[in-house]
Amino acid sequence: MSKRFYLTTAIAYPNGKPHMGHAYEAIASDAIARFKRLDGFDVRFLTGTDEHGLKIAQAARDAGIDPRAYVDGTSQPFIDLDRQLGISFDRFIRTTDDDHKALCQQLWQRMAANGDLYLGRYEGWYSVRDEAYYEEAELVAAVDAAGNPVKLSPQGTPVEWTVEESWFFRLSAYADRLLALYAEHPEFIQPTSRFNEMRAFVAGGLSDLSMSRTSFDWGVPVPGSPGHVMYVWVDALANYLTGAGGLDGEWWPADLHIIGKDVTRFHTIYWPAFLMSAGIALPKTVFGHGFVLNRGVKMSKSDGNVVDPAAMAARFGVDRLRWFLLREVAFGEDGSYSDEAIIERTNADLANGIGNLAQRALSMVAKNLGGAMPAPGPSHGAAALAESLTALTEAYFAAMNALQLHRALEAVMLMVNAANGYFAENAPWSLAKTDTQAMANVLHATLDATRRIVLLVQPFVPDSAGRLLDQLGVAADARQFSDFDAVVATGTQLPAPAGVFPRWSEAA
RNA sequence: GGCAGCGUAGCUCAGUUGGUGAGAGCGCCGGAUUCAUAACCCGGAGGUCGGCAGUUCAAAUCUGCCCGCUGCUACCA
Repeated sequence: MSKRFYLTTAIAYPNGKPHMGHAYEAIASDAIARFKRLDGFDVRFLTGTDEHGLKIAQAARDAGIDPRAYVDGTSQPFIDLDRQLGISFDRFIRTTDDDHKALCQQLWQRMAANGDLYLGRYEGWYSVRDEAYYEEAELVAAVDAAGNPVKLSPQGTPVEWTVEESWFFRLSAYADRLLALYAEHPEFIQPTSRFNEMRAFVAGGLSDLSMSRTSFDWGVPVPGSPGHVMYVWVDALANYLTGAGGLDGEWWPADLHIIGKDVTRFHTIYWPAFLMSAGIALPKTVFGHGFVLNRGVKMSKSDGNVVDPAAMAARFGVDRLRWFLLREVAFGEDGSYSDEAIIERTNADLANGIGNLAQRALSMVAKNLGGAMPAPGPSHGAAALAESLTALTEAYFAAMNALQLHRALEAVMLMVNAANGYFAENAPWSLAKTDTQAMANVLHATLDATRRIVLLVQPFVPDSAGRLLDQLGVAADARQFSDFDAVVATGTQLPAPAGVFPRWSEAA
C-alpha cells in the first residue's frame, strides 16, 4: 500500500497583510505535514494565495496599478511569512499562475459537459461605485436631497436594482447527493459542530449558484463566453486540483483540506458538488479550524490591537509561537493569545519541561561520564516508565491521526512528567556518589525517554527539536518514527550540552 | 425569529450508556531536594457542577422552564 498524503491550506486573499490567522493555519497544517512525513508518508503540502476577485481589482485600482502587479506585491509577504515560520510547503500556488487558469477552464468545461452550467440572469441591489451586489438586509435606509426615502449600500453609496447575465451552476440538483455523502462519510466535515451546521444547511434546500461575473474582468475568463469571468470561488477551490497536478493529477484526491471555519460552506457544499459534476473524486476530509484572537478579542485596526505574526515570531522565536498556538488552542476551537500566555505556556512546557529534562540528564553525562552515552541497564521504576511512555506514545498517535493536535502535545507533556518523576525518584546525583553503574542506567533511561519525546515534538518545533536531537546524539537519519526503538549507541560522544529552550524572562 | 451548542475550582477545560466521598493543567500555599534553565519531585487548599422545579433508591450526567453566552441561517472572501 502506498502511503501518500496530500494536504492543503486554504489560500489567503492578499488584499492586506497576513495576520495571525494565516500564521495559525499555516503552522497547524505544517505540523500535520511534518507528522505525516515522519510517519513514513510521501506528502504533498500545498498553500498559496487567492488573487482574483473584485476586492483585489478595486484595491489595485485604488493603488493606481495593474492588478497583476498589485498581487505580485501583496502575495510576497505571505510567502515571506511562510518561510519565516518554517512552513514546509511543496508548492506555493498563486491563482494567477498560468497552469491554474488553464485548469479552471478545463474544470468549467467538464461541469458544462455534464449539463450543470446554464446561462441565466443574476438580479440584485448593485452599487456602481462599489461594483458590488448587496443583500436587501444589508442596505441602509436614508433620505435623498429631495427628502425622499432611498436605500444605500453599507458604504453609503447609491444602489439600484440590476439584472446581469450570469452562468449558473445547478447546485440545487446536488442536495441529495451531498446529504448522502455526509451520511456515508461523517469524517468529510470536521469538527462535528461544523458538520452539523453544513448538513442542516443542505437539508434546508439549495439554490443554484451564480458562477460568473460581467461587472469586472479580474478573474479567469469563462471559456467561450466573452465578458464573463468565473466567480472567484470556482477559481479559488480549483487550486487544490492544480496543486495535485491537474484534473486527473497524481496527488488527487486530497486527504485533508485545512481551512478556517468561516469558509466551511464553500469547501463542504460547493466544492464537492463541483467535483461530482466534473466526475472527479472527492477530498477525504475538510477540517475547519477556529480563530485565534488577541486577548480573546477579534482584531480590528480601529482597536489598535492588530498583531503582526512576523513580528511576533521574531520576538518570541518561531518555535515558541508554533508550540503555543498548537498546544494552548484546542484545534477546531477558537483560542486566545497574549504575550503573557505565550511566555507562561512556553516557559512551563519547553523551558521547565522538555528543555530542563534534557539538560539535567545531559549535564550529568557530561560531568560524570565524559559525555559518553551510557549503556542501557536495569533501574528502579524503569519498567513503569517504559510502560507509561508506550501508552502515551499511542495516545499521541491516536490524537494526531484524529487531528487533535493539542491532545497529542498533552500526551507528550505527560511523557515529560513521567520522565522527570523517574529521574527525581532515582536521584542519580546521589547515585553518583555511591553506585556509578546505577547512575549510568538511570541516565540512559532518561536520555532515551527524552529522545522519544523530542522525536514526537519534531512536527511542532522542528528547528529546536533538531538541535536537541543533535545534543542527544541521535543521527540525522534516525529521526523518523520508524526509528523510535533505535536507541543511541553506547559510547556515542555527546556534544557539550547547551540549553535549547531558554527560559523567557521579561527582564532579559 | 428558526436550528444547533455551551454555561463544572481564580484561569483554560476533562467528565463514557445517571451510582464508591466531583477531576486535570496553569496559578496559589506548604514540604522535600540540589542533577538541572530559582527548574524538577511530593502534598494541600478549593467548586451551591448557571438558576428553579421535576423523574429516580441515586443526577454534573435525564425532563421542563428561566437567565447568560456562542455558532449557522448562501453568492465580500
